[in-house]
Amino acid sequence: MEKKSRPSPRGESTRDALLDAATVVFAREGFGPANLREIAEAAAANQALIGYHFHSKEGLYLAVFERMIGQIRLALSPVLAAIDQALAAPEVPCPPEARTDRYLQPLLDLVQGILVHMIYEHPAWGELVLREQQSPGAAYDLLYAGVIDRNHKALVGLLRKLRPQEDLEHVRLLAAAIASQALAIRHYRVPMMRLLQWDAIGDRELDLMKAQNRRNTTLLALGD
Amino acid sequence: MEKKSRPSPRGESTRDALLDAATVVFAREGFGPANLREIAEAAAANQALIGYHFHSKEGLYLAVFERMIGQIRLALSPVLAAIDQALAAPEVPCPPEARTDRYLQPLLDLVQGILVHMIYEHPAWGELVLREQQSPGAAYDLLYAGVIDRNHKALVGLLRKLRPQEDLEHVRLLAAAIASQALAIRHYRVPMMRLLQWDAIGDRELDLMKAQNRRNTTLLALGD
DNA sequence: GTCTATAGCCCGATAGAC
DNA sequence: GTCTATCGGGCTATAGAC
Repeated sequence: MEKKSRPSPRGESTRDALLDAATVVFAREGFGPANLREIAEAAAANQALIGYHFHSKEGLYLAVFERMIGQIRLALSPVLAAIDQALAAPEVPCPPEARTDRYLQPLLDLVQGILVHMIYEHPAWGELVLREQQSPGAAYDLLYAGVIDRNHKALVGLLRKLRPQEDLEHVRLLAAAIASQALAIRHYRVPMMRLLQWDAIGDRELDLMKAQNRRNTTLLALGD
Repeated sequence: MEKKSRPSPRGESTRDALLDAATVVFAREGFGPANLREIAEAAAANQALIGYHFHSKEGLYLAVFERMIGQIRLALSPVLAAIDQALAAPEVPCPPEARTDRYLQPLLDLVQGILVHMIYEHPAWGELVLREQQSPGAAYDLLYAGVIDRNHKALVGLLRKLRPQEDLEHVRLLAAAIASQALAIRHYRVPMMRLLQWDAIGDRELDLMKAQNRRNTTLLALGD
């Protein structure tokens, strides 16, 4: 995406350190309140280097999203490829149970992949995405074109196979409900932790949420 | 909650105008980026009056939440009272269908009441709540104690009746899923509108979302 | 209660030496 | 590429007249 004329190792590592620090600070504070001095300090770099590498605060913010989008695409690419393959396979007439096996499992893999990888293993990514979703700017266009659109299309494709009689608008509505449910683990994290009296989300809690999400997704996808 | 020694009508209306303007601006920009000059201008009031009435930017922010919480409580109070009544009624042994009628309908009323009143009719409230949920501060404690806790308890109470065999933790997880689904109409609004190629959310779109939410909530509440 | 005016601070951007 | 130093703008908070 960038890779100009082979930058020196020193500059590359400073650049990465700044991106790492900016990811955390932008995720925690949001774009406006985030402080470039704090980001530079967290990266053990000089504040003026942000201007050198990214031109401006907004340039840094966009670079954070560009890198994140590349990493998310990489992480989701196997499960999206499996879905494309399942959808491209010739239409064999088959009983409903076989259809369910064939299309429900990839859907669950995708949803749980988003849930675990993006939301649990990289909490900062979830924060960035949610904030940008709430007040979309230029970064959101990159995000939508780079990952959300692909995920939506995969979800809709699978759901059309699972509910062939339903019209497209209702299938899309259902896809949105299922996607938003996978993100709920992050956007409803705070009230959920209070309700459940959880102090932290560890392995036990993650397993409970995964099981709940699996049940809910299955119900939503197959229910009449 | 306040109502000191009967303030003059002039001060009261300025105060309200500032609160109205602040609600909109804080909702749109978030706390940090919100600008007191802009709020004062939108309220057709002098900027120094914010200091006089609310002491500081944070004082204004908290006052916005206090007022909003009072209004939400008022709006939800009939449906919460109906739920309390249903839950307090003596346990008559009855067939599962009767049980469902009795407890599912109030649950749907609550969820749809939140969805329509809070999220659709008062979009600014939804924004404020979502932002505060993402990075909770003092305002979130007020919000949780004033409205979210009550709603959670009502949801959990109804779901325990609907699934008496389930243990408390799973019921709470389910309550969180149902609540987060009602909020999805706002937190997933942007990607959903892109997926559905909607330009705006009018009556037709609201009806579709209400029907979808009704179906999803029923499935989640009753599904095995 | 309302207004004007401004103090005082923080922040992003950048000039210029190395 | 990296650093120091600083400029200039925008912000909240407030002093003080009415």
